[in-house]
Amino acid sequence: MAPSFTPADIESPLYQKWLDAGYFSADATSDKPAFTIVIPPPNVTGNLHIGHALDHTLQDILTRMKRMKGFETLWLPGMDHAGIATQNAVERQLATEGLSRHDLGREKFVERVWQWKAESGGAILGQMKRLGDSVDWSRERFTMDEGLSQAVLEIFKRLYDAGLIYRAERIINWCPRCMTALSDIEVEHSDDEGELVSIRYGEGDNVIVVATTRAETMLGDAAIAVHPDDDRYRHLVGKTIRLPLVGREIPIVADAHVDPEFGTGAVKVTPAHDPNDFEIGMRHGLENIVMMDADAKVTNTGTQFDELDRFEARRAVVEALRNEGRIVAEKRPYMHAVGHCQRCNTTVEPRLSKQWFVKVAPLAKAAGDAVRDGRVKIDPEELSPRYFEWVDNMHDWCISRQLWWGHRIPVYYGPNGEVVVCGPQDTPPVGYIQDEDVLDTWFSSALWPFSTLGWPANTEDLKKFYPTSVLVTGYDILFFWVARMMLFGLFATENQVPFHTIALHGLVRDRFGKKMSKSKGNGIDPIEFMDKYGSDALRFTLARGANPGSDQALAEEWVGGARNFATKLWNATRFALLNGANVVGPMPSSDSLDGINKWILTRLDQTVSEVSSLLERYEFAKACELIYHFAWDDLCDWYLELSKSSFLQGGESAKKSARVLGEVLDQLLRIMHPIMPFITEELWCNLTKGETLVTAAWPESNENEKFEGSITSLEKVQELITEIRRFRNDQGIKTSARIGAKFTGLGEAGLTEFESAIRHVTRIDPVDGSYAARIEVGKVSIEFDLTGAIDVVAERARLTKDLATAHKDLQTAKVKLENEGFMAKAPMEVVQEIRARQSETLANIERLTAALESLPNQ
RNA sequence: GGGUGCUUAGCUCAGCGGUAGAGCGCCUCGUUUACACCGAGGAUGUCGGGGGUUCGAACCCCUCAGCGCCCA
Repeated sequence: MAPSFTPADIESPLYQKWLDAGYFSADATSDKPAFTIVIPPPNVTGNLHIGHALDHTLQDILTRMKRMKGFETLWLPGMDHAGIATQNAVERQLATEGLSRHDLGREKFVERVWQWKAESGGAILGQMKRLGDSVDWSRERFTMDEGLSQAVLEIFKRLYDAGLIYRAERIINWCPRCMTALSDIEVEHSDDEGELVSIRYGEGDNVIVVATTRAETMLGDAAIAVHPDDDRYRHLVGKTIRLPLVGREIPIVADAHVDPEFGTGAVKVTPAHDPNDFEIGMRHGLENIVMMDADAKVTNTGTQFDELDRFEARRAVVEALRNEGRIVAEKRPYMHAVGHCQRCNTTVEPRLSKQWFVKVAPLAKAAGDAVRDGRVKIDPEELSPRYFEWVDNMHDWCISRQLWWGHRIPVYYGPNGEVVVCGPQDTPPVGYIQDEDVLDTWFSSALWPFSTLGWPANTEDLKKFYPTSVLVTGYDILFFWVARMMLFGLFATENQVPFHTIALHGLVRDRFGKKMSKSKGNGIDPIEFMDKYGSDALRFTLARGANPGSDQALAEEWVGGARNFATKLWNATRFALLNGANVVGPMPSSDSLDGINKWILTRLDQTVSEVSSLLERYEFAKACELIYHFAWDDLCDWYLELSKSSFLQGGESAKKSARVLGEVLDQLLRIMHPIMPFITEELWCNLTKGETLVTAAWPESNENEKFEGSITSLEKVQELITEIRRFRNDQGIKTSARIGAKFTGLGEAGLTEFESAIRHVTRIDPVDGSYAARIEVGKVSIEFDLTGAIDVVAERARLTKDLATAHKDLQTAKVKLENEGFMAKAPMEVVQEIRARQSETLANIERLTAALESLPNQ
């Protein structure tokens, strides 16, 4: 083995080895119980970002563990077609050639997108391999694939036939740059600077003042609305008022949805350009006056503002109103929420438009109930309210997009306005024309858990691997994607849930817990960290930070620290092999083992069973913590150090230790493998000469609390050693210097067998003779032969400090024991514990006092 | 405005009713059969403020203050 660990040397050959051996391929005909995860499909346009790295690491941990536990494991990879993003990317590419998609035409453009995908799409797939994802590549899926597209047609038809898909003219979110409708969740709101202008409508006594942040929309006003109980305006209701600049007479209507407290209590109503106004318009039979086209240019108003862009028009309209003396007040800047297109950040325009919608109420009810009745578990449970809040208040979902890249809506229109919806087997009647729009990408991602397994066909895969076991994803897409899979999954697969558990993790943030963003420049590139520290180090860092449902901070040094941990493990294994560690033959019989071996085996057993149960509960951070401490502290710092004397002596005891050490490493590497697959595979194959850890068995914990007492003994040994080291340190004795000391009381403390190990690690030789200093730990006392003076001042300081601590401890115990309430009401165990603590502390004080008194005065 | 979290060592976070923990950072010392990507030792907190419940509160309840996220 190389003296130091170089991740780059082992990672890609090992991944290739795993692929060649086909370890990741799932077998639908297997008798083993199934464990299934479908990957949250990344965008075909995307690269692996740090959030994916976290998400994939956690999924890989679960998948690899279950595989080792004997499950037929399927982790299914793939990507979605990212309608808007992909179309934008290809349009940008075309633009460099001076072309638009319209120059090519629909068919050629779509061909061009496929070409783009073949050439530059899916960069993330290679990056997943670097991370070590144990996905079944033979089942890789893409939302635009033939099979998945069939699934889209099938569900569309079923939903349509069930009356859950409809076409209607509604106010939708429109991106004037992407020139398409967006669903509610594709709009991001931010507080932006704008202006609030108050405009006086009408003349003389017939005057109403309204305030707006979108003054240009007044060109499309159809009414003024006031609250029916508002006395200020009661006399005006039913009358009309003249719309400035346009000259149209518009009615004044009473509507209970107007907030009389806000502003003047009167609002302008623009039904074709605002969702609330649209509702008011419906209730009062108002005309939908469209005054803006798809480019967000003013149109059809018959005013001088026609052809102006919406923002120019806003300024121009205000200016014109000012000239007429109609601006009553202007508030600038005025902060208010503005919606932006998620993909291009353009300000979204509410727009009256004929679109396709999913009627979500019945579907959402089922999706909520599946969680409420426990068929789907959200982990951590604290995040369920967010889920309920959303599914219980979901608006109808606008699913049509005015794009070319995506699943074209399978609706065909006849010459006389007939409408035919075609499922996968249907052929549209001759002469019918297909709807021009495509479906929202999330429409097909919502089918992912079953469309990827062959639905609607009842395939072997679907039977074996569906419903899936767990969905692992960030809480940030609980609404975007998870809830939609619930909606469609329950509808499509006879009320079966798409997954039994939703395990949510948080976001990766920068070292100060701040959100990463391009503008802050605090982004982290996982590839860069894998290059520098290895994939295992990145995985360990991310897993170690992954507390259920909560965000984690990440900094380069943390990854460096994980790399150090990997190196530590590498060196420990190297050292073990140097000393003959092996897994050959049976383990030494229990009664032939010394205390150190008994202890490490007991700790191993505890660690194995706790890590196993923590991982099953998605407690990745805690599992990593236990592994880290077992490997570094227990194994490297204590076991290996304490065993060195035995290995040096050689003979039978060294042989036994070598076998035990082999066992410990074997099992440790197994439970670490899901988290750090590369280095563990490399080390394990070296140690055991086995073929692979990927399919090796997960260690079983030995039920029996074996070696009762070994933990307590070792804790005493550790305390003793630490105290000796502290003494040496305080006395300024060099670490390498050997000194003499006599131990007494080891027998009484039951620690006789550890004497040589203790002496070895503390570099203390047995001597008889004069003793210059003594320390006592429990029942053991150690008398040092310092052949001359000790540093009395240092020693006095040390003892005084210990004594002060002891007095403080004693006081705490005393207060409790003298408290009648405590004695009467506290549980027995607690009282006894405090009593024990008190007597220990008393003995300790006695010893320390005696030691202090025995110091020569200076 | 509605919902939902968070506030514990310099930083990032565990702990969620019985003597305050980890990683990183910090200080001192250090080439001993692996490892300086290391070892040994050490320092560091009125657990956001105030009130209450309890024998006992970082932990439960109330309240105030700050920070965050989601949805309108």
